[in-house]
Amino acid sequence: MRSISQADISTVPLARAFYERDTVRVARELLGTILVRTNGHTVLRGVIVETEAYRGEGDPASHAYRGPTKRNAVMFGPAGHAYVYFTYGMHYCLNVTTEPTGNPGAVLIRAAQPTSAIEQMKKRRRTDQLRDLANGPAKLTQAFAVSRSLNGHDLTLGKKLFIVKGDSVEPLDIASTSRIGIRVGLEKPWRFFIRENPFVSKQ
DNA sequence: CTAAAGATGTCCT
DNA sequence: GGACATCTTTAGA
Repeated sequence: MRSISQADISTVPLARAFYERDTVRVARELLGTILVRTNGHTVLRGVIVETEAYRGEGDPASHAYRGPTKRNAVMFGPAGHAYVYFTYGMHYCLNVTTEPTGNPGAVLIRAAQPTSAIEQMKKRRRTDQLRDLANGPAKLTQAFAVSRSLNGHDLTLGKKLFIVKGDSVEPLDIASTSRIGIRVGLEKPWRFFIRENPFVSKQ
């Protein structure tokens, strides 16, 4: 994959209209975009290389499958917000909400290729292995300093946490498989990743 | 109220 | 390939 230079990076957050569409389509189109997290003076960045789509009705793997609850409320709200949930007693996972208000949907950000503030990410992750910084949903939130406080955060404001357009010239080689770590809904090929990219959680 | 599972990661064999 | 850490949420009694 082509490396990305500072000058190429947009600072304009993706608009609400980008998120307010079919969840599976948004999941696919988020590949190659850049996740940005401003944390004090630090700006952490990475190219999104792996995502998963979660719908509501008809998707038994989704938190929204059985209707709204306190935890999944953000999934039912407006598109373009962060849905951050805590799981396994120790991990956070980051999603972005999709679909119009009232219609649940979210895209899990599973992996990113770090491009900025790599030293800070290594510190946060307690490893020197570049590949291990964000090649999994909980590793990614640790590297990007994402936790509960960002649940419901509006990603279109360009503050704290947002996503900007990528600068890839070549078309991406996108693969899809079953989603990972679920027991139902395995028949839906809603995991998307950039083929051959070494920062994907699993090929 | 109680219990079981969970959109995971790490370390071990 | 498997155990285990660790605790919130949800479903069911």
